[in-house]
Amino acid sequence: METNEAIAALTALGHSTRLAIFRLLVEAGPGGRMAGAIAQSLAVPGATLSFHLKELVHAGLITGESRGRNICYRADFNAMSELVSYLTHNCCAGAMDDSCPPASATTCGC
Amino acid sequence: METNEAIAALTALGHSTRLAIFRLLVEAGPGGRMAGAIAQSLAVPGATLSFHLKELVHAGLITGESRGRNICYRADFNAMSELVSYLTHNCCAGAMDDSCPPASATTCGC
DNA sequence: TTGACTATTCTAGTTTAATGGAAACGAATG
DNA sequence: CATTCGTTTCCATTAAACTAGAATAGTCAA
Repeated sequence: METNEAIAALTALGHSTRLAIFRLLVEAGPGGRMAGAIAQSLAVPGATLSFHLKELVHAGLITGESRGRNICYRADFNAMSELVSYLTHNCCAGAMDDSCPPASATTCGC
Repeated sequence: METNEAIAALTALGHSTRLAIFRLLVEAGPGGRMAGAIAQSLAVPGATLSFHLKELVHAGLITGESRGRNICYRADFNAMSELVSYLTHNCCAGAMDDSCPPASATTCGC
């Protein structure tokens, strides 16, 4: 993942409405959610939701697919894991030993 | 991790200068870096760097410790891993099977 | 084709964040 | 004490993002 992509993804997630949308779609899993259902769940006006959905799509964090007159949005789990690995890339200058907190951690976020 | 903390952390990282600072400190590991060294590495004016360092400290992503007239900044690896797990929390409504892309992934970002 | 429905784009007003020069601060040095 | 160095705070300017009403475009049902 390029730096610019990571910045776009992090900026997109650094907003309460968009983070709520993304988390909703992460919970929803591969089935996704219709735009209307998202608007209803989060009580966000349509125009505002559309703006934030576009931001998330542009950042590559979610995808939208037309289904008749609805649009089904899904979290892009691949992009999410790439973002996570970007943040920890080359941590502690690559020393994967006890001096590196993430490397010696017993729990895994995955 | 609370939602507000996650938003603060993601907003802080969603900026090129701050992401560069954070990645520099992640690479530096537990030893950290002096503020002056960061300014030199990234070619950022002192006032601008101080502004961004304060944002990162406020977001809980890094810590600063006085060392004489210098200040040593370090990445907070615990906060980083909490942020990562926040993003994937309850993904696919908790179904940790093949229908959940992160759960069935073979590679681990850690 | 008409009408109801869903979602997006347009648009404008409001709010918030970023930048960097200048000045101030605190700690170590002479 | 006075100086120097590293860092932060102050502040005004500039730029960007957020919000949501209204208008628009596409889709299906009858």
